[in-house]
Amino acid sequence: MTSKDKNTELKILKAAKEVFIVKGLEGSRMQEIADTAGINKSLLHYYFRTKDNLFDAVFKDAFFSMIPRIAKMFESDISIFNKIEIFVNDYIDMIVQNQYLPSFIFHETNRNPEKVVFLLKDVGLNPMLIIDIFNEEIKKGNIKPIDPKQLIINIVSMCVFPFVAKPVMKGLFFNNNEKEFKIFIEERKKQVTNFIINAISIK
Amino acid sequence: MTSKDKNTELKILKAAKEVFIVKGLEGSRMQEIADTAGINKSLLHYYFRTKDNLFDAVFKDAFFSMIPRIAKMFESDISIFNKIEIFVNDYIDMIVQNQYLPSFIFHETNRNPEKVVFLLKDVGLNPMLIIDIFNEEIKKGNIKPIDPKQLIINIVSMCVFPFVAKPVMKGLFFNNNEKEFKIFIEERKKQVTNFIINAISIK
DNA sequence: TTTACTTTTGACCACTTGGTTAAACCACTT
DNA sequence: AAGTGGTTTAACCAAGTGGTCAAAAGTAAA
Repeated sequence: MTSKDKNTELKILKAAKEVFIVKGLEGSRMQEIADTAGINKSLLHYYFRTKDNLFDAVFKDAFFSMIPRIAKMFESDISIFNKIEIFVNDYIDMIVQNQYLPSFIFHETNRNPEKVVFLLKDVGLNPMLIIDIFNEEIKKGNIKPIDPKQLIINIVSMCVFPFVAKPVMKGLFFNNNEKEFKIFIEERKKQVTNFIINAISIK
Repeated sequence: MTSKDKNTELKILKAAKEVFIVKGLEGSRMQEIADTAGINKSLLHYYFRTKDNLFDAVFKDAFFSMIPRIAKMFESDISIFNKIEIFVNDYIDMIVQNQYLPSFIFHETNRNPEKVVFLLKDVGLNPMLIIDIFNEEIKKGNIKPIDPKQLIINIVSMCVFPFVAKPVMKGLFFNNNEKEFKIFIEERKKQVTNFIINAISIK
C-alpha cells in the first residue's frame, strides 16, 4: 500500500466521518461524501466496496473514541474525588471537541443494537475494573454506599446528556444563543463535579 | 369529517408513529407505514400529502408528550424533595412506556434544530417557572445554592440518558440481558432520587 | 519505451423512493 | 336509481439511490 493509497483512504474516512456523524447512515449520500472528499463516487466503492463498510469503519472509530475512554480515565492513583473531577472535566472537553459524536453513537446503536455487542467484544473493555474501584472506596468508608453502576451512569449522564439534548436545551433555556450554551457547559464542569461529590461524600 | 375519516387518520398516525419513532425520518418508508396501517400507500398521501407532513404530525405529538411534562410535574404544593421524588418516578415510568421516544426526539432535533424553535413557540412552556421554584427554595435555605438550570439538567439527564444509551449500557453492564436492565431501571428511581437529595440538601 | 500494475474517472444500470393520477368504490341525498 | 362528493385503490412516473464497469491516467520496474 503506497502513501497515496493511505492518503486517499484517510481523505475518504475523514469526509465520511464528517457526513455520517451529522446525517447518520440513512441520511447520508455516497455522492455527498465523495464531494466532501473531493473525489469520484466510484472511488469510495473502490476503497470500501459498500456504504455499510464505509459506515462501519467510521462508526467503529467514533464508538471507540468515546466509550472506552470512560474506563481509562479512572485508572490512576489519585483520590476518588480527584478522579471524578478530572473525568468530568476531560470528558466534557472531549465532547465539546466532538459535539455530534454522542447523538450519532446513540442513534446508531439504537437503530442497530446488535452491532454494539460485536464491537464491545472487539475491545478489551472491562467495566468491572471501575466498579471495583468504587466498591473499594465504599468499603473504605470514603463515599456513601451506592450501586457503582448507578453512580457511573449518573456521572456519565450528566456529562453527556446536555449534548444529546442540546437543541432542546438551547431553545428552552438560552434563546438559541450558542454562546450562552458554551458558557453553561464551561460552568457545568465545576457544577457537576460538586454535585457528585456532595451526593456521595460522607457528611 | 366522518368517523371513518377520523378512524383512518388515527390508524395512519398510529402506524406512522410506530415506524418513525424506531427508524427515524430518513430510515422510514411510506410503503412500510402503509403496510403497518393496513392501507394503500396513496391513502397516506391523500391524508397527509407529503412524508414531511406526516412526520411533523408524529414528531410534534412525541415532542409534546415528553418535554412540557417536565415543567408540569413541578407544579404542586408539596415539598421540593417530594416534587423531585415524584418527578423522577413518573418521568422514568413514562419513558419505560415509550422507550424509543427519547432517542427519537433527540436524533431528530439534532438533525433539524430549527424545528425545535418553532415547536417551542407553539406551546406555552415557560422554564422560568421551575427555575423560580428552585430559586425560592435556595433563598429559603432549604437546598444548597446551585444554578437551577444546572440542577434541572442534572435531574433530567439522570432520568433520560439511560434510555438513550440503553444498547451500550446493556452491552457493557448487563450482558444484553433485558430483564437485568429493567431491574436496574426500577431500582434507579430510588437511587436517583436519593442521589439528588444528597447532593442538594443542606447537611 | 515497453510492460504490468494500481488508482481514478465518467458513463451507466437496476432498483427504490416519494409522489401523482384516473378510475373504482361507497355512503347519502334527491 | 341516479347523481354527488368524499374515500380508497392500482398503475404509474420522475428523480435519486447504491453500485458496476470498462476505459483512462498514473506509476514504477525492466
